[in-house]
Amino acid sequence: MGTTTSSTSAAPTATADGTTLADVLVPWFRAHARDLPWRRPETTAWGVLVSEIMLQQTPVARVEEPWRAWLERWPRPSAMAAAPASDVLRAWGKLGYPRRALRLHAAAQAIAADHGDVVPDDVATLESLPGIGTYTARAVAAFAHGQRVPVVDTNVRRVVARAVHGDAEAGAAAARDLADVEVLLPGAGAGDAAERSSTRHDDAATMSAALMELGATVCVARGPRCADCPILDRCAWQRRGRPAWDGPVRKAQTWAGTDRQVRGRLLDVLRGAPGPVTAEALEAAWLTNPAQRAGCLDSLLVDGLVEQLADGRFALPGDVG
DNA sequence: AACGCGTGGGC
DNA sequence: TGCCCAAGCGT
Repeated sequence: MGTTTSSTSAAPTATADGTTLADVLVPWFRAHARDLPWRRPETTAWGVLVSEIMLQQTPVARVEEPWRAWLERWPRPSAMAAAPASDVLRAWGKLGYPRRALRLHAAAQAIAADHGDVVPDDVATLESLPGIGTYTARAVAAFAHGQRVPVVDTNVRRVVARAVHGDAEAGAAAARDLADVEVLLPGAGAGDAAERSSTRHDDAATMSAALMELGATVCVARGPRCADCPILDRCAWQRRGRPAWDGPVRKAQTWAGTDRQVRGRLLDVLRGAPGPVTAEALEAAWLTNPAQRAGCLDSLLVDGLVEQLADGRFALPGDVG
């Protein structure tokens, strides 16, 4: 990250006194971390996985309640695997990006069928499951299984861009990001800094959680609260006088009138109905542009989010009404 | 590698 | 208000 504008300084894994970033952030996390339900010790690996999927592009505040209901209803992968997709999509509700729910359903079926109903603990196997990519695989490996793997999300990339590279923003994700974070994890190996460090291999997952927490609550995208930052005195961005971002500007998300909005409307009708609905009911959901509505309905069919019955009506997949 | 994919809250 | 953003993934 920060390949075009970053300073040349090496990652400040240790300062002159031998303390590492982890030595500061791990205790900070233990004192300041939000009490999120999926972080409680009794949470299963399945619970962690469900939380990570729900949290993809969806704020914490909107995930808490659906997550509780989900785990109560489907406490194990096999329980969810046995449910029809229509139930899964209704339980997903308005979390957004409902393809995530479908992929989680498929992942649960694979875990139940091929992995003894046990959430895998190695990154490669996790990444082979639907909807689990670079970030989620490592988050589950670290947070559910305690593995020492770098967990890099948008928060971590921003924290590293600022504290390590001295840039205001992270820029586009890059393969390099994982290595950038790996060197920050405690338990790397022998050496003076490692010898003197108070954190160890077992703290690696906590360090990843701490980097994420710092990015989510202090080192936020807009209006970072630097006065509350535990690593302010080690922050390269601060040291450089907090220069403005001079990299490429991210394109704004469009929304009004997009296919995304139309698909959302159509799905909302299906979710709200007890069973299959007529074509007319779906037409009423988007009168502005019939051709667009038809195209979106078709794309929902292709995605497997909707199916058409023999009588011509439409339904959530597996929904018998 | 850039793009499309839902939804709603904060400023 | 309108715009920006939110624990990404698959193509």
